[in-house]
Amino acid sequence: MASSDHVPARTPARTRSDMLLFLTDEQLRQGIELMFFAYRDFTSDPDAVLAERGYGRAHHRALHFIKRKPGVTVAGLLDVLKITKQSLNRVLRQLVDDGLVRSAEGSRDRRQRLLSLTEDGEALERALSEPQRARLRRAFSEAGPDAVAGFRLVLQRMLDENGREAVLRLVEREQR
Amino acid sequence: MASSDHVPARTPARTRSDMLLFLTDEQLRQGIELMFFAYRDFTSDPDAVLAERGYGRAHHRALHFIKRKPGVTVAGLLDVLKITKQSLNRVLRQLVDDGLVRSAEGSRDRRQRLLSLTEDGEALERALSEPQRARLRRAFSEAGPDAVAGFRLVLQRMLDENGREAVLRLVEREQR
DNA sequence: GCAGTCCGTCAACAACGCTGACATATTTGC
DNA sequence: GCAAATATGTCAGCGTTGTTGACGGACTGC
Repeated sequence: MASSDHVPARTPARTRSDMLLFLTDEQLRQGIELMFFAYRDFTSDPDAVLAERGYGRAHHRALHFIKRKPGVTVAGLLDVLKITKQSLNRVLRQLVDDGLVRSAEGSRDRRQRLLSLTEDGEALERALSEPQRARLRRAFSEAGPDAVAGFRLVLQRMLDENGREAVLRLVEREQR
Repeated sequence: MASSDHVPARTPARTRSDMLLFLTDEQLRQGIELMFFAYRDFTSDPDAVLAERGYGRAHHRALHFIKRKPGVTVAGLLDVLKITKQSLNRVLRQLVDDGLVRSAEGSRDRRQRLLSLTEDGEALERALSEPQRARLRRAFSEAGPDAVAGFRLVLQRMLDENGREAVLRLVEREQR
């Protein structure tokens, strides 16, 4: 009796089951593992560059989003990264001290620090993102445009429902 | 001279450029950011469960791959996780002490520890993976089978070239 | 018997999250 | 003008999880 739940007799078994084969626990497990392995390799290139300078992933993220939106404030970065200001500040202080990030007084609100990359900062950001872009470019190119569209769609639907709008706005628009 | 490499003149410019639009730096940046945001949300569910017990992601990974292949040895886990034995051992010791992982003497080679989950371990593994599976199931379902195929293809092509074969064998085959 | 392998462990360190508390400057609301 | 709210910085401490280096015991293979 339990085995026939939700399987209407009139629906051809083949159609119904074929359509949902990609939702089996086995397929989900494969997706979970692929996310783990792909993300690990995806971050390995910048990690290697960062390690040479004694930096970590947090530095990369800060550099990325400062480059992305020069003049961003600390609060703006906190919104995007969703970490504590203490964690972010530790990283920012290093980057400013090391001359990779410039910190200007806000014009409208002088409490704010408007962050931007120095030339050295731009250089490191490029060194970090270049291999990552190369990896993704190759993957995209080998997989083809349709696969890339699917890749993006699935990642979008994996985002938290609250915050998805904001993330998609950030990712897709809000060009510098 | 360099700019015309691999661009046969007889190919209509429109076709060629349209086909490569998905490889622009802008598209790559979006892909990079989507990976960051999606992975962050993807891991947030298990992270919350883990935090309640004082565990971290490393514990989740160990539980996952032990469940996946009961009887796996420490060396086998190290191969998959690509971390140091010291890091893994710290986590394994806790899991064994807490009664989540069983450690049996190897029959063929008695130096080996054959790892498997206890009932409690199975329960925690389910509690960890269930919300993650639910998230992926919803994303897959909303995106549809073709998108899922693209998602998987791109992730596969993002893997390091050396090791890709092994990872794909692990992910797609080698059922328990 | 001996080299090599598998595993466990001690010690130390770094990156990077976290909480909590507190200081300071600035802006905003009334 | 003054109080409250805001933006930021900073100190101190903690936990997870990665790292290197070193060492020892148990076992296997030849």
